[in-house]
Amino acid sequence: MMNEILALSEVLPEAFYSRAAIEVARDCLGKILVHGETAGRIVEVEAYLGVDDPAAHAARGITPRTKVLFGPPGRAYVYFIYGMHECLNFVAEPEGKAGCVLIRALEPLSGLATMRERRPKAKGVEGLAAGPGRLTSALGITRDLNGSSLVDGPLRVRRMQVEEPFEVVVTPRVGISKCVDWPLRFALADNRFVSRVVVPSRPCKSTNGTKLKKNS
DNA sequence: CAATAGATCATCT
DNA sequence: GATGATCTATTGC
Repeated sequence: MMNEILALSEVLPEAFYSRAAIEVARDCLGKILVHGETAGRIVEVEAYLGVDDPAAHAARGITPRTKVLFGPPGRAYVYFIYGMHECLNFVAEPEGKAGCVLIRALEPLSGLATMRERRPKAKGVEGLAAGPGRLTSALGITRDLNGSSLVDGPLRVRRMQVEEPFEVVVTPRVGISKCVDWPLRFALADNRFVSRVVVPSRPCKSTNGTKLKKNS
């Protein structure tokens, strides 16, 4: 499986990442993330826009943690959260300007047995990498990779020569407390590997008084 | 099903 | 000292 992926794809160049974060985010869908023997297709992402995005880590300026975000594009930004999980981002925008793409879910393609060993409690193939903390665990991605190159390094992103067509849905981002309405989350429509958290119910109620239905 | 609690620590105030 | 780009198990209806 992995051999076929490598043979029928190419590594994305740094120029791919040196664009507006929102463009990079959208274009990351359908690409292949490879780490060691494990690989998955990116099916859900979020854009974080930099200093003008209060929900982004970069909004607080350059700190020891966020300096990677202000560096050259095409690097991994991996941070530790909730005392338990690591989250993977791709650094976007030209050097000097912050912006990144949070990878939220993968469709497992290769190294499924290894992913299962790392996440023995996951339900089905769907549960292996659907969620930002889950996919880093499944692929063995840790803070060691923070700042590493996605072009040269151990973690790489590839583009299949022939890509399956798909439709994209746009929603607000998940798990944040600021800018909760900004439509910066992108996912493949009707994809079973997308993390289940979807459109939050609106603060308003429908006319019959019932809550708006959340997506399945 | 939905809602809640607990885990657990790096980061910034 | 509080918060957080989360996940899982448990409780409740």
